[in-house]
Amino acid sequence: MNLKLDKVNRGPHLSTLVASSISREIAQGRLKPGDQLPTEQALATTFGVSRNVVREAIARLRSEGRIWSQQGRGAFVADDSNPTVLTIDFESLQQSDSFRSLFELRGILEVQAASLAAARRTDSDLKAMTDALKAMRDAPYGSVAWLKSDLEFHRAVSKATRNAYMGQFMTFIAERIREAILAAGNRQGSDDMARITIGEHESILAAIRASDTAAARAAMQDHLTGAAKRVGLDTLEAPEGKAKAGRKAAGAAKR
Amino acid sequence: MNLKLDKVNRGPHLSTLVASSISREIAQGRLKPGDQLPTEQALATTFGVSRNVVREAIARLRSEGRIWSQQGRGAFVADDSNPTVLTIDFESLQQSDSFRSLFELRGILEVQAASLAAARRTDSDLKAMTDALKAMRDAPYGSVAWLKSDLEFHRAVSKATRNAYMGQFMTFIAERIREAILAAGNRQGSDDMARITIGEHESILAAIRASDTAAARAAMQDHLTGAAKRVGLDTLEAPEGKAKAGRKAAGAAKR
DNA sequence: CAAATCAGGGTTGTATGATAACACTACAAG
DNA sequence: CTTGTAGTGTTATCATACAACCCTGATTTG
Repeated sequence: MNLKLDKVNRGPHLSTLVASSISREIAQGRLKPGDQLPTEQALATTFGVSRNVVREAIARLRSEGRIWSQQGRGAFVADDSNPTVLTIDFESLQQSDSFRSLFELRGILEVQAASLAAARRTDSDLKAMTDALKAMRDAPYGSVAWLKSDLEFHRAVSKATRNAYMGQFMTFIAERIREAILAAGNRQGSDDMARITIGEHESILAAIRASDTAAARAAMQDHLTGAAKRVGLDTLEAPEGKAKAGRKAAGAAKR
Repeated sequence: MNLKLDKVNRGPHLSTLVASSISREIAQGRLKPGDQLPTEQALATTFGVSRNVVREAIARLRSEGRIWSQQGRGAFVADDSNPTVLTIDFESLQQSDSFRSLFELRGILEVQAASLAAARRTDSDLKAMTDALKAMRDAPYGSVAWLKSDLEFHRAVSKATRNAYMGQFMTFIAERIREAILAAGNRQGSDDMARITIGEHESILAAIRASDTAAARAAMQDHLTGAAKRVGLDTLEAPEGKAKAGRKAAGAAKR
């Protein structure tokens, strides 16, 4: 039986509902930056909950930087220029423009990460990548194990950059992209695709092992271009120029 | 009992202190994924606050995806593999390693953004950059107006990339960096610095206006290298190679 | 004996009321 | 006009109580 669990588990907490309700008011412009929110008491009665619940919702919105509050004055909608957390709305990712943008951003980070990884990788980094690639070979294309190994490989690359935030950002973006792809539901694949994908990963690994930054950059660029095509983003333009120089080197490093 | 208040009183709310305290426990590994947190009552007594405050802190951490809780069972540290929001801890940014990493990440994005902006900018983008640069010239170095204009310029560049997430990520990172710099408190500057900084911005603008992607990349790289030096990060290594090729072109586009 | 049922304690979720700290306004005193 | 002060409204915090739920173990039932 095909279980279709609700993508967004509507929070069983009242505070979550209140928070997203207020959040929606802000997003849709009914509450503009600088506006004062109703008092906690008023919100409690209009939502039909206790003031305590309202406070938890407010605390959450405050931590997200959407509002700020001061004792004795009230709560106000914050300027949207300085969010303290970064979120990516799931719904807006359904639009292909947004998806393409996020994919492009991922590419920028991954390509540069590959280059840095080639320059800074240690032997244990190489081992992690090799292991992930091996696991990927043994798993059927598109399976859970396959996706896990794929993610593991890219995580190993980001780890080799010796930049903690690089990994944090890349996995965050990759996760959002993966969710969007799963939601779209085009998950059919062939053995050809598996072979090609593995080959691309091998090129990346070879370049990183050879400490060839240009080749690593090119190989990763190739991989992402291929991945974009496989996902249906055929019009994604490559960040100009860089791949050309390194393509030959990538081929050489491959074996 | 031993609630050590930090020198910078971040967030006058008790719930904020409790939240970051728990957050630190998780970050430093004393609470591992899957572990159960103490009960709300226990946390309340150990922190010396009411259970209400603890609940607001928990609500916040839950919204950040750091923990999850179930009625009747307890609260548990979440698996950090799939965060739903991206946060950057203020305290950990005080360590120079983390700061350097974040600065490097910013550089990767900004350099590529400059290149994309050069390829995709419209006339109104150029106008926005010009206006920001003009405002920067009129403001004293290091003043609030100056910082605002600086941010405005970079925001205009990111906007010219036609990639919504690019701007979102860049301003997010830039804000965190700005906060860390302000907290460090080295805010002395000379007229020389103002002149140099403005000159760097002019180079970027000229390259983008000329639609010269390589020059834009190089100019932005120069700017970031300079900014790193001004902030005390002299050992920041440039992402290899790219700046060399474009430097000449940047000089040519400058005037 | 095995399985279902039920009782009890423990934990989170929500409600309610009260008090303290703070901001703003208006008005009186000098 | 300036200053002090009382008053009102709001947020911040505390304290307590109850409801909903999970888990465990004993009890009952087949």
